Amino acid sequence: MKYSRQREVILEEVKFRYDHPTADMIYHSVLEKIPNISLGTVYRNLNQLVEHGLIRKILIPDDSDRFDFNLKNHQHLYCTCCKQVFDIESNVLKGIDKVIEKETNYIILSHEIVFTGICEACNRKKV
Amino acid sequence: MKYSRQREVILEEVKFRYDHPTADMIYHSVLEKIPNISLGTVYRNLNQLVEHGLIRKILIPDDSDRFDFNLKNHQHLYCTCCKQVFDIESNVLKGIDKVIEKETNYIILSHEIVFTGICEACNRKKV
DNA sequence: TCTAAAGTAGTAATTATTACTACTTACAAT
DNA sequence: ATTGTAAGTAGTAATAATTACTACTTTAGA
Repeated sequence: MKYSRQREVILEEVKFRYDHPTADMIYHSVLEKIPNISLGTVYRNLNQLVEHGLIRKILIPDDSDRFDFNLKNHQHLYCTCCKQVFDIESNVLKGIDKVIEKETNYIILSHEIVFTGICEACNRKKV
Repeated sequence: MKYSRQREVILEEVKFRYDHPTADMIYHSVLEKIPNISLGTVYRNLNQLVEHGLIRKILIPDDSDRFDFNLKNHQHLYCTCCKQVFDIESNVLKGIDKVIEKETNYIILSHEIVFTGICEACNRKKV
């Protein structure tokens, strides 16, 4: 990848956010630093960064994709109440790709897991 | 849910297919039985069937959603080569929602997991 | 410097999905 | 059986998310 300021700013933006932003959220943040950046540029670079393994894409049921800089083994919870994505720290799924590979005849490259439920804050509010 | 022939045919279609079809694939199949069915009707009914727990929706990275009649505990593999979705029979993830619930402060309602990799057939072809 | 490939802004197009509207059907109570 | 009404439908329009296109610009190596 050749250097570009746009990509650098996009990566920094994903890096310093912990709210698992959507492409559009990143676009609006980056607009403050590069006022004429194009939405297409944001999408292209986010996908490029995912392809190069610098960030992760998270699929959300019935909602747009999110991006995450944290590459460490962890999972996500999508709260159906506040629509936020939270990190889940668990070792339960460690090495699951290898396990599945041994159990099946498929080559496993990666996996995507998203739990759907209610976060702590929303849970307290409702009670 | 009130009876409708459209919904019945849509459900039957998902039931007797094992290829995890997209909404559009179901639409085209159902068109043969109900030539004037509307794509919107297919989408509405598929989502309704998901909400009522009669079928499952599967999220695929960078591809459209699929539908599955098999409600039994199983996972999916998305082959990046032939773009097909395969079933994975494994007990590794059995009861994972409860485990995560105990480890965190979240209420887990469900989870979505899709493995990405190469299926048996594609793997053999490439070698 | 010069050059070629990679990258960009701006816009148009595409894809998947949902919303809207007037008409139709299912079904429960008369 | 008839009827009221809520749910469902076709057809169309609209929306949202994402990708493609084009002419211009930047990066980085020769």
